[in-house]
Amino acid sequence: MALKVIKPERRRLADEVYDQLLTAITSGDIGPDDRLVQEKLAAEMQISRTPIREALLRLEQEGVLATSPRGGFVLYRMDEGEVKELYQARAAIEGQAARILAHHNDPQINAMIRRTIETEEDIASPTVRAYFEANRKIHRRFVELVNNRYLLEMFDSIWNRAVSFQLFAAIENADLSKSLGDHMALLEAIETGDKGHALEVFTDHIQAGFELQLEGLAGG
Amino acid sequence: MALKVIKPERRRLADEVYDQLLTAITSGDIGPDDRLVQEKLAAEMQISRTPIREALLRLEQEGVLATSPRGGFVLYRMDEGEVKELYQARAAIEGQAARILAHHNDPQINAMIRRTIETEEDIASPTVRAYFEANRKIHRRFVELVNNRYLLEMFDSIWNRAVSFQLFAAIENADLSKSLGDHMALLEAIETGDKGHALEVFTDHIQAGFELQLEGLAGG
DNA sequence: TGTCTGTATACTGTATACAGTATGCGAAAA
DNA sequence: TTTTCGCATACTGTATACAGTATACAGACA
Repeated sequence: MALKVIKPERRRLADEVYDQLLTAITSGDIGPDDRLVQEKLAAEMQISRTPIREALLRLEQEGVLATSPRGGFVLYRMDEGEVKELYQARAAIEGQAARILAHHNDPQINAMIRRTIETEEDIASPTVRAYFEANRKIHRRFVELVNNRYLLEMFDSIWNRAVSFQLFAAIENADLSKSLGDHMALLEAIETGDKGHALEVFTDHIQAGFELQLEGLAGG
Repeated sequence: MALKVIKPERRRLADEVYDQLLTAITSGDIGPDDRLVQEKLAAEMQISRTPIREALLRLEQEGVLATSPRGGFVLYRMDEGEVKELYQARAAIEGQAARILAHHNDPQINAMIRRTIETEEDIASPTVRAYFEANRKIHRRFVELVNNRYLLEMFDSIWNRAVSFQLFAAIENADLSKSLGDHMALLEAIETGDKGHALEVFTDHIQAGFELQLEGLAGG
C-alpha cells in the first residue's frame, strides 16, 4: 500500500489573495493610479473582507503598498533617497552572498549559475518587464545557491519592493549584450575565490545599476 | 494660535498586542513551553480575537513564532544550521553598515558611537539578558547611523528572531571587559576609513560570536 | 492488555454585523 | 462668487457568529 501523502499545505485564502495581488502588481495590472479597497476586492474575488484585509496588511508591512489618505491602499512610491537606500541594502545581501560563494568556490555551483545566466539572458522580446524578470532570476540564483534562507528572504523582500516600478531593470534601452557580459563578470569574480574581490565586484555592479537608474529617472 | 498637531498615529489594537507579545517574549515572560491561543489571549486582554490574530500572524511571518501542531503558536525554535544562517545574514547587514560608515568616516558620527558603547557597556547587573540588550543597542547604533531604513529594518528583523533565546548574547559568563575592547575595536576599524577592512573586522567579530555561541550551546 | 473506532472538544479560518472616523459635496451665508 | 458648515457616504477597525478540521480521549472489541 503506497498512498500519496496529502500535503498539510496550510493554504489560506489570504495567501491566495496575496499571490494574486503581487502578480497583478508585477504584471502592471495594478498601477500607480489604482486604489485598492477591501470591500471592492472582496466583492470582485467573491470572498469576505477578512482574508483580503490580511493580504493587504501584509503587503503594506512589506513595503509594497501604502495606505492612501482617502482610504484604501496604493502602491508605495519611493523617493530618490529611498531608492539609494534600497540599492545599498541590495549590495549588503548580494555582496555577502558573493563573498560566501567565492569562499566555497564550488565548480558545480558555479556551473549552475553559468547555466542560469545563459538561459535567462536569452530573452525573446526585450521589454523592460522581461529584462527585469530575467535580471531578477539571475541575481536570485546567486543568492539561492548560498543556501541561506534568511539571505534569500531578504533578497525577495528587497526585490518585491522594487517590483511596482521595475527598479533594478536599468533603463528602457539597456544594452543587453553588455549586461550579459556583466553577469558573467560577476561569476568570474566568484571563481577567483577571493572573497573581498567578489564582494567589491558585486557592489560595484549594483552601484552602477543605481547610477543607470538615476539617469533613467532623470531622463524619463 | 499655536495648537499641537495631533499625531494621526494609526495605532490599532493589533499593534499594541504585537508590542506586548514581543516584550513578553524578550523578558522571558513567554517561554518555550507556552502555547499562545487566540481565544485565550483575547480573553486575557479583554478584546476580540481579530487583533490578536493579526499580531500573531505577523510574528509568525517574521519568524518569531511558529504554529504548533496542536493548534496555537509557540516560539520558533531554530536548529544549529539556521543559527549559522542567521549569523551570516547578520554579517551581511552589519558588514555593509561598517563599510558605509568607514567610507564616510565622519568624526561626529564616530564620536556618537563611542559614547553609546561607553554608556551601554556600563551594565549594572551583568545578566545574560542585560548583556543581550546592551549588545543589541551597541550594534544597532552602528546601523542606525548609516541612515538607511532598510538596513535598520533588516537588522531588527534578524535580532527579533534571536530574542527568544538570547542568541547573540554570547555565553553566560562572557568576559565583559574583553567584549568592551571588541566593540571599541569595531569602531577603530571604521576610523581607519578602509571599507574592506571595516567589513572584515565586523564579519570576524560576528563569526567569533557564532563560535562562542556554539560552544555555549554544546556546553549548556 | 493492546488496538481500533466513534465522539467530544479545542481551535482555527472565514463571513458578517456594527460602530466610529474621515472625506467630499452641496447648501447656506457672506 | 467664495467661504463655511453640515450631512451623506465611503471605508476602516473590531466584535461576533458559524462551520470545518484536527486532536485527544473513551469505550468496544480482539
